[in-house]
Amino acid sequence: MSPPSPSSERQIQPTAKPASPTPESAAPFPPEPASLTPPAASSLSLLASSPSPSPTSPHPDPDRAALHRRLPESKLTITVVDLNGNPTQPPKIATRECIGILHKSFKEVPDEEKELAWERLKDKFDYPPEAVDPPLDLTGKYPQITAEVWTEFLTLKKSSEFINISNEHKRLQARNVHPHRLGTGGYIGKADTWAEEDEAARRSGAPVPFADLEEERARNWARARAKQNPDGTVMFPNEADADVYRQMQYFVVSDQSSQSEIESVKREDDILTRALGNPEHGGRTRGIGSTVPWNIGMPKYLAQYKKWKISRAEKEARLKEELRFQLSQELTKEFNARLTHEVTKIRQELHSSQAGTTVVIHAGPQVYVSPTGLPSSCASTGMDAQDRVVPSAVDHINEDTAPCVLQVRVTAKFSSDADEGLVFKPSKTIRVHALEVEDVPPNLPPIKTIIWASSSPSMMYQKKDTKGRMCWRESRKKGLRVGFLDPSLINETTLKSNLDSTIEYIGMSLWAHQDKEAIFLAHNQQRHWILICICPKWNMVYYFNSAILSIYTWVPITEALDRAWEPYVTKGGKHDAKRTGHTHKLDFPIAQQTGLMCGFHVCHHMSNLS
DNA sequence: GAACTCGCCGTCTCAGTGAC
DNA sequence: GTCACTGAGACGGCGAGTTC
Repeated sequence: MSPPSPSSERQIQPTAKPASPTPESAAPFPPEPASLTPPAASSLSLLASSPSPSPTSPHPDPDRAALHRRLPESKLTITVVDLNGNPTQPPKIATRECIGILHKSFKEVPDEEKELAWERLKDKFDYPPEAVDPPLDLTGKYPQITAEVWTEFLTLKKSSEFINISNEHKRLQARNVHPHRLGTGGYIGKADTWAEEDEAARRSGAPVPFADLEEERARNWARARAKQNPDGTVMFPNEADADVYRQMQYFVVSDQSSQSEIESVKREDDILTRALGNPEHGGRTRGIGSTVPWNIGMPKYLAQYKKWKISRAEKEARLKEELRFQLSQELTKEFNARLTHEVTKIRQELHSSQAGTTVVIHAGPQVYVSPTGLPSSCASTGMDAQDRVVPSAVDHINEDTAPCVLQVRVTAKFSSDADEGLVFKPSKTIRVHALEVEDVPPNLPPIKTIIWASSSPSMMYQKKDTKGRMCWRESRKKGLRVGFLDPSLINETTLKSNLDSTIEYIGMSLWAHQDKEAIFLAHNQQRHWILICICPKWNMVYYFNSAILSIYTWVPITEALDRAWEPYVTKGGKHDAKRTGHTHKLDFPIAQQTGLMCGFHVCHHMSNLS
């Protein structure tokens, strides 16, 4: 600790000691090439003194010459320090041999390596006590501090009591894993800047940062910790902050979907509070300002400012919510019973009307799966001949086909038909191909091998499901030259556990759909859905990834497509013969996903492209 | 006396600033 | 442009003060 001094340097009484060579003098570090720029020297740990400039130094500039001096073999004594307490006599040298040469800057040097370097330097130099804690010069920047006060201050700061308190606060501070990036202005100081950025984004049509968070303080909190990329997108350098943001997105969606008519009056129900997981600090409002009390920072909960005043209102609200939940449970139970009864009745009628055909549909989880595990719904071509305006994929299938049904599990105990069609490579076993439309408990018999991500909405869920299926049917009936790959046969799981069959399936599907303008694959990896669009005649594969954050790689599916492509071309499949191989376009430039809506974006892209 | 608010403490981080 | 320094706010826990 060295207070400022107006003098440029201070003379230290020499305390000469005989040189005492140490084992470190024969340092194991290799000599550094003279042409390399040394790492930035920003502290005493890199700068030290030597008795005199080397007479053989090639540099007329003493500072530059210093950079080429080696760590002294004998112990030296500091006699003069500058106003910052750094030694100036003997002249400084750079002990680069203490730090590895591979670091681009001193900031990158690990603390352990710095500590080792400092220990080595301390063995080589003597620092008189006054150089470490020099006396205060009163005529400097802080004339109001007397020497006596300064000495007492140092004593206080070095006391065991203060050190204990300091360590305790360090421990507390370590619990804060969400450091902000606000600077000296805080949230209040950033308000105008963020408002201007929002306005500029709206004018330019660019996505407004964190527009999916309507709550001001939740949005501010996220914004204070995000970093803007050169392309205008935002990212969280701290993964813990990203987790909180995702949690808030989830709360926004779940709160909306709960369709609660009674808005909570509990301050603890705020999405930022819930996402952070720790209680609010009295007298301040996170995301608004550390000096802004709750009654101002959270006006939504103003009625709870003096909590005892609304205790009755809160009790009533809680009671209403409880009654509403119980009523909802009873209605749901009654509705499910009636629905099951009606569905069973309809299916029995359907079953009797289809008696004698080759297809038998089972209600409930009892579902047959294609025994080959190979092509399914993508190869199904059930449209009527008069509807066909372009050649169909089935034209490329020279083998026998058989009817099949694409079945979708709607709830845990109820499956429904999504579509009917034909499948090639028939067997005597009845084929029913299936998709899940919602998260499936792990103990249910699987319709197919696909496992939906728990944090990601299913690709074909409710309205999205309708859209996706309409897209599929429409493209087939109108001949929009779009083919599909079955996501239940190509996914993260099959690429790991059944790679050869998956590649074989891709190859067969490429062949079957080679006349198409595009072949769609809704692909799931790392709990995230993207649309992969294969254009055989252009040798191109486009990856429509809606995620704003670039945290995904698509190596497994990319490699599988590569392996399937070569035999497809060898076999004579349609492609651009002028180009070798095919290209993966991974840099989808219009990533606009907010929340957990990747499934929606996949369907949206399908709809637009088809 | 219980429930709650507010201010203090020290640490941490980083935007802003000025020197080079 | 880089670097070091400065200063301000955010933050967690605690305890004094306030309100009911």
